[in-house]
Amino acid sequence: MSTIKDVAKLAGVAPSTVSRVIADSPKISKRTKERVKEIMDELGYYPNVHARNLVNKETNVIGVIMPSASYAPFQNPFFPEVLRGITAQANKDKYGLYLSTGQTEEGIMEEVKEMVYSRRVDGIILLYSTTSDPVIPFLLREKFPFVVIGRPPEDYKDVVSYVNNDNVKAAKMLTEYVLLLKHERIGFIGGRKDAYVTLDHKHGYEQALETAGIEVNPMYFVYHDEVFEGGEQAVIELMAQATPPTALVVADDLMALGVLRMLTSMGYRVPEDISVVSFNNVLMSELSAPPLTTMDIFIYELGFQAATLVREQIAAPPLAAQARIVGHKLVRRSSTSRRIIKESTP
Amino acid sequence: MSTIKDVAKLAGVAPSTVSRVIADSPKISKRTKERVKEIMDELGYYPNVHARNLVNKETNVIGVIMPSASYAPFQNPFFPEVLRGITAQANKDKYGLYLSTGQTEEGIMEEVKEMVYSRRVDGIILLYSTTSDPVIPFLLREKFPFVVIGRPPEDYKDVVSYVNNDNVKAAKMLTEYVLLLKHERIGFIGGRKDAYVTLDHKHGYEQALETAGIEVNPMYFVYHDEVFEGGEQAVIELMAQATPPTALVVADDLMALGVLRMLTSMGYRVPEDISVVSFNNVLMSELSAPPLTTMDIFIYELGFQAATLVREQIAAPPLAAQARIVGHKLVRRSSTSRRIIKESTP
DNA sequence: TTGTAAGCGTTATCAA
DNA sequence: TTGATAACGCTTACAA
Repeated sequence: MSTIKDVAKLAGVAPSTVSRVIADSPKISKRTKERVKEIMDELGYYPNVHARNLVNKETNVIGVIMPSASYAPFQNPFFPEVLRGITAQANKDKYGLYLSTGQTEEGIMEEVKEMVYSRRVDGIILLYSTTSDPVIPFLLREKFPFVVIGRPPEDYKDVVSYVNNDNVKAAKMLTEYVLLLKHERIGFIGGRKDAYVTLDHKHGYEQALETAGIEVNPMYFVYHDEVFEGGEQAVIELMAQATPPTALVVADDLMALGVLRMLTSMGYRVPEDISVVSFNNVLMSELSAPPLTTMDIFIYELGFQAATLVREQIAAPPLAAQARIVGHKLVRRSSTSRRIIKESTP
Repeated sequence: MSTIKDVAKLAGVAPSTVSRVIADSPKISKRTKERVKEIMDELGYYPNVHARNLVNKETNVIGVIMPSASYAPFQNPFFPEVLRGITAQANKDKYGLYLSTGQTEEGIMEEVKEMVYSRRVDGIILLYSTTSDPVIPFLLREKFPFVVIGRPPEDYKDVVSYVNNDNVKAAKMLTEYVLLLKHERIGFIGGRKDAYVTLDHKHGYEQALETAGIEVNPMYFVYHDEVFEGGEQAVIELMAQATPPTALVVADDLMALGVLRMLTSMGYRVPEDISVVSFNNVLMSELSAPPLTTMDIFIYELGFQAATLVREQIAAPPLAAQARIVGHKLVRRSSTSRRIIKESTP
């Protein structure tokens, strides 16, 4: 493994000159540049990143923090898809990606600390946002560049950069669509109760109902983790009631598949007996039976924008918090239909 | 940000002493250890990784190389699942994960070189294995610790460490299962033609047929990328024949969903008219209609073992190549049934 | 335009 | 048991 000194010696110049050639400094003559470069690939020289990072105090690496494996698990296609977006942008800018491996909330906090204090990364992308998470306050206190995907806690709204959808609006629209199909008893199956996205969904759902002049019925809310089983559970709880909903707004496609499955096993037909809508528009939502009507939230774009934003955070003088709102789009498929209003027996 | 010198000064000792405390050297008295440790967390001291990596010549980071985004895309739940396995093991050992972001084959090769030459990582896990890929020969030439998930090229079989399933056996078993259901015209839908796993599947399929005394019909092979659309395409090609297959062995669950979808749209019923089996047993295979009979290959375990192996490769004196074969298990669901033999009209 | 030398924050060797 | 000091490989004033 050759060092900058080897190159210098062979090229008959000083190490600093080689360094300047690497940096493509304009102060170096064309001739020497060429000679040095020749030697460099003759030797297959690559700069040692650690030496470099040590003096530069920057790493060109972005830390990506996954939610703890306990909730919102890797199963959910949401994560590969954001990662794909992040990756694409990072690659363009020659940034590397350092992935968190923590399995618990404490484990993750430790990792974040390590990333920050030991200067492992230049900036961080948080792939989740929950109400009580200690990571955001920490990063803020340290004035460390970071971006969260999702909505940050209200208190921090103006000081943290984030990329999000307008989940209130999206949920409102989704609910309104169901209302337009003449449904009135609409169940709401939320995700983790401490995730902001869940609060926002709920909010939008309520707004739509209120606007339509329909009373919000607390018996129609239920919260579960964003996994298949969560959907199954939710259905049991909601449909066991005396007057069960005729339509279901579900926080996540994966959950919705659970919902579908459970409904089917109970003998309900979708969409004839009951309509189902959900969020995310991941690949699977197209493949289910029936294909899901779902709200596309452009997950790839969320990742891509997040990566763009950290880069800006890293470059900029600190504290210029920015927000980016990614759009949403209703994808109509076959899990919804107009409510059949039964003739009242004469 | 405090350094080892700050700690030393405040504790009234030399930097080297602090360093020894960090390393928990037995030569340091209990008293000083305690005092130094106190100062350390008073200052919130964390060692600078780059300084450390620079002198230690090791990073405690594992590089993870994804296949180029062009084929075998992130869509496929295979990747999150291996990653989950890798993550779990890496986390236990306090190893970090550095993710490749390359989108093209050349881009990836560049990244690998950079990881190796600039000493960014201690070892590498390759998440794919194709016939002509330049990465494996490169890593071998550099004597760099690495593990491939999948089967390495024949020539390197004894010199590279890998984790794999016995895909020949698995494919044979899967085909035999279909044969036992009395099918005789069995189509084979392979993945990328230059992936070893595809060759192995094909091989196992042929073995099963030969053993059963059934002629291998080249009209019944078809290869496509492991994506939904690949499955759809394949069905068109296979079913357009004069005597189409009555059962299909499909390389991947995701593809199989495409197969299912296309068959359904053509008016075939699965499994009544045609049986479908596939590989991987990813979550979706359980959720499809009908749920897929598929070969579980324990993807999480593949990742976990790969991480274990790189660690050993890193620790060991070079060149002690090891192989680890992970099991497989047939998961019977509802996409298969006994062939209905039509009475010949008298 | 180039070279010299100091410094980045650690660890390891050698003395004390 | 501890302290000085030289290295690790690079960048960047400052000099030439």
